[in-house]
Amino acid sequence: MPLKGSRKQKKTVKPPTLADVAKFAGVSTATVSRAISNPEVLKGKTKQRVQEAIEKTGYVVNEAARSLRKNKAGAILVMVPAASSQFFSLVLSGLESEASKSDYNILVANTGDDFEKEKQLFNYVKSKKADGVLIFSGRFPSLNELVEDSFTPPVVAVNERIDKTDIPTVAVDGYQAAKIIVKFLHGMGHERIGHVSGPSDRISSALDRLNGYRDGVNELGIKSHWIYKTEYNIESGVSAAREWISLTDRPSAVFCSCDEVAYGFNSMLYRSGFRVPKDVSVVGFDDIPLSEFSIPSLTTYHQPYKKIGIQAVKKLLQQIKNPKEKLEDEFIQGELLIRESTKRLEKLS
Amino acid sequence: MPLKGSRKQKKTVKPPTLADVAKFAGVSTATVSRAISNPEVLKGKTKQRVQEAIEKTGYVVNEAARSLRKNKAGAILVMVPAASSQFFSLVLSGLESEASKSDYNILVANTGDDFEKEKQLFNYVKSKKADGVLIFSGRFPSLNELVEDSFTPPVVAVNERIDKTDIPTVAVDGYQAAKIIVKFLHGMGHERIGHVSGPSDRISSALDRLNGYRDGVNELGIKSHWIYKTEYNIESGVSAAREWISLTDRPSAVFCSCDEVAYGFNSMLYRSGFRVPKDVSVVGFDDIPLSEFSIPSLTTYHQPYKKIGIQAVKKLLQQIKNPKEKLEDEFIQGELLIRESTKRLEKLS
DNA sequence: TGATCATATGTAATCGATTTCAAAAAATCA
DNA sequence: TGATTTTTTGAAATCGATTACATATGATCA
Repeated sequence: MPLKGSRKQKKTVKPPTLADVAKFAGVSTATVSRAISNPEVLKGKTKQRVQEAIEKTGYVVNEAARSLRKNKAGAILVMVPAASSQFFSLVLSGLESEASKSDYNILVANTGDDFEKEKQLFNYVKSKKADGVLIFSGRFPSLNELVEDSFTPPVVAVNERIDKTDIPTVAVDGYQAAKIIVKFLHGMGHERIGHVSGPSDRISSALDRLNGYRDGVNELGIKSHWIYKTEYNIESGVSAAREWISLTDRPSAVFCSCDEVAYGFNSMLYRSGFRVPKDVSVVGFDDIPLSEFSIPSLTTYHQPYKKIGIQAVKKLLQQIKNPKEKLEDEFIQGELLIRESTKRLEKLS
Repeated sequence: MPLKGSRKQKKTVKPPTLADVAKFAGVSTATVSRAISNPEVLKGKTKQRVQEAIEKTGYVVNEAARSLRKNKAGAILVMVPAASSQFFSLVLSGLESEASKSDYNILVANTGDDFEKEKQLFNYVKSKKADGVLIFSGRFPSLNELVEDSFTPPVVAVNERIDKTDIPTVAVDGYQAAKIIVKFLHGMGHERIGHVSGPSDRISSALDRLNGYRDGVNELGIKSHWIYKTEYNIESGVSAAREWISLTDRPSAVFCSCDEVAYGFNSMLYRSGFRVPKDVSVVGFDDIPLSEFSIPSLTTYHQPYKKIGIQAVKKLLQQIKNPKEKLEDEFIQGELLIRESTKRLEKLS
């Protein structure tokens, strides 16, 4: 690393260009360009000179120019819906680390759950701001419509399926997970199992978990006891708890569609004098970091968020590299983590 | 909006360029360019024709070309440290909404708390990937060094101060907030007040809160009782609790440097048989959404994260527009929210 | 050593939008 | 109406890196 003082600063205000470096080194711009993108092709002498010139001039490539010439943005657009639970930011760190390995940047844009905005964001690829898109929202049917349009950029859906399209998904299998949860609760002696569902009419993950719950209880020969359909957020858990309290025949166990909902649920119950898991067992979904430490700690289905992020980026980059290839969905293995918010139901209590 | 079927799709695979639109409309590229950036200057007839040509061809501007020509990236880089607490993602949504109003994108990059990486990320501005940088890490002294370098892009620090530089900060005043917290606890009858501090040797916000705590207790004439220095995360709260438990002369109130720490602290205490606030009052900092709903709900100092994000972007855009201007720090008003995790200390219990 | 081939380097076109400058058209005024 | 000013429009240069193609240099072999 050169000493700062020794750096010969150009007098011009404008930063040095390839041409400046070339002149400095006494070579052509082509040579400098090659020196940067293919350092190994250069012979000792020239390589040395160019390397030195780059350092002396403090040259940094102009990505706009490169992007224009190579017809490649070097960025991935991440479309985030309005209701960004903590889960998104957890996946994000996986995304970023994986993308940066391949010199891709992460561009974040809120869709605000607005279809027009989503559509508009697809233009980011057309306009060369991004080479591909990661969608965190499984909203349907609107997204299907989107794909009917003539132009379809490389897209991977994260956590959500987008049916009737070729868009591959990277996600935990929520259907199977829900079944596992139901079976676990049943195994703990619970016969009356309720479900606080997400917006299953719009979001695929919510629908999957709901279906898994339904089929799960059916397979066990017990019937679906209580279903409360709502959103993926804390307040929804609170209102679910209000309804639970008002029931005459309350379920002894409740599967909440995400951890946030479970926290709202537990909170309202607690403040109304009920105790988890004494009065009701509660299961969440996601395993946000706090869930291990909450009071009571939350039994929940762990989604390996980092891994989801990594695999999503890998798949997207693969699709960017080879747009023709049809990629398969990828299910990431999750895990039910049993903690304090669930307990065995004593018979004849 | 034109019907999809009616859209005359070019046979060429390549997307239409300005020149294509110009040819289609029978005008020059200059006219089309103006039609896009300055729609009002066009006369009725021409405007109509160009507008139509744009729609018919499905033209979308190539941002790489525009960026190159205008010497402007249209993006803001957000540098996030490794330990990304939930607080970051909360601020992010404010950032994004404000930036998109001015047609700026948000580029997210993890620094991994690595100084070399941070330095390298400054090159994003040199390389025209971004027009300015938001720093979420107040690490010092390394960042001071950074600025000594010849090239300093527009930068705004969020939540943190970067001393001895001209980098303006947008943050809640942690020093005053800590004092307010200490005074509140004292007003509740607590004389033995402890503090679980963040990494005050590296992070300015942690140092501010620590200093506020120290000065706060001094001004009240009680002495600093217990200081446990650690990181901004849940695990740190857990280990702080272990130490608290081991103390012979335990503080009756503890001010934790962030909500996550408070949760780790409360969790470990709970699992060791202690009860909050019966055995100890706990205060957090940040007010993440869960804090209102946790058990017990957390008394904490609310940081208006959305507003912080908005103001940070405003300030950065101002600096991008006018790099010479020296901007002042901006303190955002926070608020102590009193909830269940604190209680009045009964005298002579 | 000279012929042949491989490698290194240079020249110049190219990516697509913006913008300066000049020319043409329209509007204004005497 | 003709002269002058104002507004529209177009031609062409420009931003900076990459790369196809051409040329120069060096290596290899008979």
